[in-house]
Amino acid sequence: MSRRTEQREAIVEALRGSERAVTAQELHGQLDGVGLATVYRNLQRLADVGDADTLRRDNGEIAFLLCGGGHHHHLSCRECGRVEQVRDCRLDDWASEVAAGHGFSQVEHHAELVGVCAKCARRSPGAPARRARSTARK
Amino acid sequence: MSRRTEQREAIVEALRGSERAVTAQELHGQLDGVGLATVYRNLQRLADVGDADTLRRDNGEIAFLLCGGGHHHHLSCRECGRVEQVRDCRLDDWASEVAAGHGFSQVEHHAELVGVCAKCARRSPGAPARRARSTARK
DNA sequence: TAGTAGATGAGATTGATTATCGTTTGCATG
DNA sequence: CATGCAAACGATAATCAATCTCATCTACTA
Repeated sequence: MSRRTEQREAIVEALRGSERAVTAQELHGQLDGVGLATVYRNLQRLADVGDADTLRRDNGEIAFLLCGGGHHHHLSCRECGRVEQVRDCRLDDWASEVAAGHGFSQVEHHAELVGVCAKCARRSPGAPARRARSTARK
Repeated sequence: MSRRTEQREAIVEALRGSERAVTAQELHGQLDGVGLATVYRNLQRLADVGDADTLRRDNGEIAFLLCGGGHHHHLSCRECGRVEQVRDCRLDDWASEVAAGHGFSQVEHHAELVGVCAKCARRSPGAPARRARSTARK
């Protein structure tokens, strides 16, 4: 139910070699000889299987990132886009309390951390924190 | 630099009367005599000014919601879509620590809580928690 | 080596969001 | 109240990521 093809391997390899989340369009652009539809299909499959996470960019594009299983969050650099997994999660109690306080049950939470990585901080010291746009714009 | 038009008021009024987040398409559908472009423009403006928050649905659509200022998160019902603001936020310490541990600075965090509201829990008791799709699909 | 279900690629299609542009209209001024 | 004009509108064309189609290819298995 799942074959080994060179296109699929090229895609996984590219993901593995990237420390940023990448979109299907980007992969299709840098890989050669792999159809766009194939890239989309495989990324979707990786996400369904749980081998990849998805991040929604401000403009709506979906970027993919290989990841291990289990509950985790992401910490990404707003300058270079590097993304790191965060396994340290202490939000359950907070989430449960808040939910209970509002009469909600079966809570689930998602969190994203955005900052500036050490490397970028070194490069542009006094960079003012960029104001996050509430909504995307092309 | 900002005029009072009946279209704009109709839009804000509709948002005010909804306890769910709504999309531009939805508003355009239920309001009558308000052009689609106008709905988009006004929602965008509300978001830019900070009077509205945006929620990205699984399929990529952007839903808007009136909201007060200040840092807050959202708790939404996965059954009916009702959204409530959550001002109780204790994630700063966690965020800072995690960031520091990864060499990041100037952290900012975003969190979303999803659960089942009291009303819906009453309506469908044993409803199994719906599996969240890792990525959207049309 | 043949058979077959899983994969792929090129191109058409969808659907939300944006941009364009000529027309309207809120509102301040004389 | 008449006039000027920039802000707003509406209809519709343009974008663009993501999907779907379907004919063709190919990794596996018997």
